[in-house]
Amino acid sequence: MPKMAQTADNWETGCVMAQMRIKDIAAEAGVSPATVSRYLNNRPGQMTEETRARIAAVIERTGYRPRAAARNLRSSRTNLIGVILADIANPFSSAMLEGLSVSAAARGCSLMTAISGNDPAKEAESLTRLIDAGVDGLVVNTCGGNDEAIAAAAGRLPVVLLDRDVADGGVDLVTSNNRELVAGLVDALAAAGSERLCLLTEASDDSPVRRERAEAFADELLRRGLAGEVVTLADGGATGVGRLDKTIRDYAGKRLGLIAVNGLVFLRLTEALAQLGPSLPAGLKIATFDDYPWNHVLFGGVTTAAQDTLTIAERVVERLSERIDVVTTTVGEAAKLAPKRIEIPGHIEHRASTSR
Amino acid sequence: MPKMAQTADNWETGCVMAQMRIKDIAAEAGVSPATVSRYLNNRPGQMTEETRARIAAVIERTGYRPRAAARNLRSSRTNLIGVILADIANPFSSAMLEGLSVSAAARGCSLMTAISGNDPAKEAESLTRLIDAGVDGLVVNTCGGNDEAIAAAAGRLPVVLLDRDVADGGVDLVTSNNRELVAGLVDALAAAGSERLCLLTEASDDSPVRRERAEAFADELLRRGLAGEVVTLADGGATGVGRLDKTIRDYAGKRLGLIAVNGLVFLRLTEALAQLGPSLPAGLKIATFDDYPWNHVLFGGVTTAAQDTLTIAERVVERLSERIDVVTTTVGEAAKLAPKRIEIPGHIEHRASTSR
DNA sequence: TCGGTTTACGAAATCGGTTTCGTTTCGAGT
DNA sequence: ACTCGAAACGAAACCGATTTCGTAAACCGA
Repeated sequence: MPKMAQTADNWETGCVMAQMRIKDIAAEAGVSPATVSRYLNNRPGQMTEETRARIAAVIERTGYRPRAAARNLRSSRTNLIGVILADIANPFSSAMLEGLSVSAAARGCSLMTAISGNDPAKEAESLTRLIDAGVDGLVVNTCGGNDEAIAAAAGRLPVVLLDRDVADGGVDLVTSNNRELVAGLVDALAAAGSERLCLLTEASDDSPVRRERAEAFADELLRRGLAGEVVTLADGGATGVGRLDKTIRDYAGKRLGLIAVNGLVFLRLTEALAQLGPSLPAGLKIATFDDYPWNHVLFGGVTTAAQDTLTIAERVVERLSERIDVVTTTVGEAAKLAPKRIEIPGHIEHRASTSR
Repeated sequence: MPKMAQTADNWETGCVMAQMRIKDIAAEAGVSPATVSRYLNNRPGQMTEETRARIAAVIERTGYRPRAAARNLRSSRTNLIGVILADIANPFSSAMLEGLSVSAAARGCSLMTAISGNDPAKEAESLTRLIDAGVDGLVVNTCGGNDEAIAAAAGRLPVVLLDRDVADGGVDLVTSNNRELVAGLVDALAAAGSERLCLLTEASDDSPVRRERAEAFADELLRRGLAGEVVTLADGGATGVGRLDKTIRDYAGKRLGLIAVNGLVFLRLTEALAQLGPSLPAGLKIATFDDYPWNHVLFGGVTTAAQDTLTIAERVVERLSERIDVVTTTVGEAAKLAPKRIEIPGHIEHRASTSR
């Protein structure tokens, strides 16, 4: 005989069905709450197939859902992954968010997101906010300036860095193989006949990623004996564009190849070039990082170093899960995982902008 | 004299400082846990300025942070807002996420995000996942196909729809003033001399937003006595583009004006036009919805109906907070808020593509 | 058939806050 | 001085699950 839940509002009129508690389910199934809990978490201590079926039936019929807060309190696990993104306007970030969302869901976790907007203060605030909320682990795409705080956080709970490293390196990092991607773009430009290469960067962007790409670019030029330089655009439209015009004019006559260090720089480059004419100046070849939708369209297609965002996301979540499992399994003294740097190979999309 | 927390690991060697509990703080401050709790939530039942200071000092010194799970369990509030986005690749969504993040943070809430990727099944799954996680309220940018489930959810907890409505309308909605934006774009094209207007849509997109814009477009043509039609592109590149070419050829000689119903359609339009030549066919004018970064660049700037994403986000969170407050304050029987439809005015960015 | 080991399950403690309710203290009014 | 109401605070119940520990039943080989 079905027993009413203690909290059921069952006046004859108000048929607001009860929020069931685990003990209500247990009572209806004729077992103890402990057994229902075991069922819910399908624990090693098995139960009779018959008991299992009876519990399943009751849960099915009542539509019972365990309250997460109670579960979290006792088990001190939330199945929540905190994500801090520096700049969600960047399509890399949105792609990453989608990837993380999928990978996390596959492991039964949800995402708590915070967006720093490239503001270190907000990033720091997000850090404590998410930790206070009790996330099991943290994915951080840092904007810089919080290296100590992040390292400290990594000491208290699992943290995996996304794309951007922190100074002292004691934290897991998943990133693209930037050096090889740079080489790939240089390849493409060289093959298209460029004699002189420029890597376009932005003054405001001092991220480790930019630095890594710039270094790789310089190394690559050296290795091949090519001429070229890193051109840093000033911030905010006009000045920067002026600087770019000058660069292009300086090299007029030479076969120039340009690499935009990221998608935003590429847009500014496009703007600048638009002032020179609707199509590319003769002999000018272009390539860029970050595979944005407009890359297919501008200049009839821009050769692009595309990052494998889905795989990056998957590996981030995988690594984070490893750490979370370790934390919840071991006593936490000896079993520290050594920090790990994971590089996910991207690939070059060859398009019209580097055809001969 | 400071008293050790019960859970402190204080062997002489392992100086892992304790996770403090509220009772530890209470003990150190010489008050009861209840008082500390009152302090933490600055409750109406005031306390002596002196007590307050003593508690504050202890908390400050120990760096105590209350465990969210425990708080959630007892108070059955989580300060979490669930967000379901249909398509994060859409810059409208990312802008919205940032706005929501800011507005929520201003109210002390964090965001739990789920991404449906325009898949109704995943949307439904996200719905239950977020509700099970105990969010206080839900922001849904639905991809359609779950109208009943969403309405049901809205019956159980506060829900505000973002940009896209559900069928039976009993749920709060915040959206842009699409009709006026359509009128604005038609204005711009007409002023640029277009005699014949097309609204370009996609077959796969059957969202209420598309329908609203299409209806407004038809109405607007009627009202002004302009000729034109809604052109639905087939899905997947080639066919759709062919259809578009045909449209353009059909109208050759007439002064044609095109409106892309959203940013993705605009990109496909751009692709198609690129096959015709690097610059716009003579007399062809273009306008689009959604203010994406590339809009500044393509065709030297495309006239755009820009939505006020920040305000939309702010109003969504505001409305959701109202509902959450009502739920937690009242007994929940009589005090139902009537569903509300909130329109946030966007504006038209006039750019080169509709100059004469 | 009998000791010994699993296996299935229940009773009760527990997680760490919040909330209710009651008691004491304090100050104002007469 | 005495009463009364409000303010300040403490004791203990409580939120709803998980987890530990203990026990009875089932199984099993000798």
